[in-house]
Amino acid sequence: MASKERIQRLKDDTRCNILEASLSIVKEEGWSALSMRKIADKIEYTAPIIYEYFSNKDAILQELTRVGYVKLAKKMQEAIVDLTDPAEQLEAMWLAYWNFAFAEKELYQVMYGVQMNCCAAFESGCPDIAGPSDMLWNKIEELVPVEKRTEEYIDTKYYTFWSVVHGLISINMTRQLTTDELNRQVLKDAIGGIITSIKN
Amino acid sequence: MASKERIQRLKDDTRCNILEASLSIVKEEGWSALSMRKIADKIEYTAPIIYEYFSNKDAILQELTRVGYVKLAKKMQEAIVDLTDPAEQLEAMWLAYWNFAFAEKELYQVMYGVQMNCCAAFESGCPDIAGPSDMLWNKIEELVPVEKRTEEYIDTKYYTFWSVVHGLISINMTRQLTTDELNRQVLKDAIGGIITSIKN
DNA sequence: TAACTTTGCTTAACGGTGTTAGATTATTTT
DNA sequence: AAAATAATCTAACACCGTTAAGCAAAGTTA
Repeated sequence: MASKERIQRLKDDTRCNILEASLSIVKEEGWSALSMRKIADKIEYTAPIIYEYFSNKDAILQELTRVGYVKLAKKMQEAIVDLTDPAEQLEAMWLAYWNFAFAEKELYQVMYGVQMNCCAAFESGCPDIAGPSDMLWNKIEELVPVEKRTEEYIDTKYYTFWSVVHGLISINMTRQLTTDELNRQVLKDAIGGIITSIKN
Repeated sequence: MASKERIQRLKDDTRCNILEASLSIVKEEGWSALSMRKIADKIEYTAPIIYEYFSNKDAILQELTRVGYVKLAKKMQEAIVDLTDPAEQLEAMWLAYWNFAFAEKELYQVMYGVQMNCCAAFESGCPDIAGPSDMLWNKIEELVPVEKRTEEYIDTKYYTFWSVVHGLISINMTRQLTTDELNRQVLKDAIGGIITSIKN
């Protein structure tokens, strides 16, 4: 009777091993290197075994995203346990979110679809790539009052802009649960806010 | 003599065809469906021919990235041509950036590494995934004055937060050209700004 | 015009991928 | 010990990116 449970526990174990092996491969060699055969190697089985625990490779990724969200929620809960002021709590939660993204970089990547496909394009120093960012940077510079016009200050504003816009775009691309009006509202609000903060 | 040029023009033509075929495949079936053989099929050649125009598959992606940046720069320039106020120009540029991202969704994806790997995870309705966002949403609700506490308003603030933080994270993950201090600065600035904007 | 060289393109192959079916081995049950 | 079940592996399929070898048409030279 109890042997059934032992066997079930063993099965759960290898299921867990598959996930751990996957994550360790990704941490060592990146998402593109993750293959069923490599996972099998790491858990000392052959590839078809994995299909008794996950219906396909995508199911492994899905489970890793789920695990990621559970971990993130835990981190956020821990972050606010010693705080009472809601404003402080909210800031602490976002900071926990931020820290999680870099502490569990690989999980964040699969959770939110952030990957660096061809970063070679940036290392190659192609001038066209700098075009748009230069345009924006220069226009921000123009707006900043002369007495504040340091490179560091403009950088900060530039990245704040970019973060808001790119963040909103990528959120819209990976999920599609927001309405167009809401997007316009957020975009207009955020951009307007930053612009007025620049001018004063 | 002139035939040399005609032949060169033909070569340039198929190079262009390769890029167009690639983009059309991606638009029809997504980035994961893009293969050398499929490109070859579309331009009515066999796969090895492509290697006479691009050293490998990655080089095609790189070139598409470059083309994307050129198109984006053009759109941004067009957007400001009728405006004189720098603040209006800056807003128009970001709006052009925003519009480009959705008009040329596939280009934006390869330019900035935004992909939806396993959006199936969200369709599956797994409750764990809603955890962190619920926590944040509720905390924001708590902060919003009672008279403003509508679902729409909280949504807007929630997405504004998320955009800033996620945007900054993904920018940091795909490139690594910002310093830690700058990041902290932008993050603190942005979050602090939104929080104060909520409380009043 | 005949032989040689270059060009354009294809076929075939290598090692890799996710995935499935069938055979084989080990374990449990009768 | 024999039969049934479970666990695991081998082999294969169809695809992937990429490269080498070969063929056939075109251009060049003698």
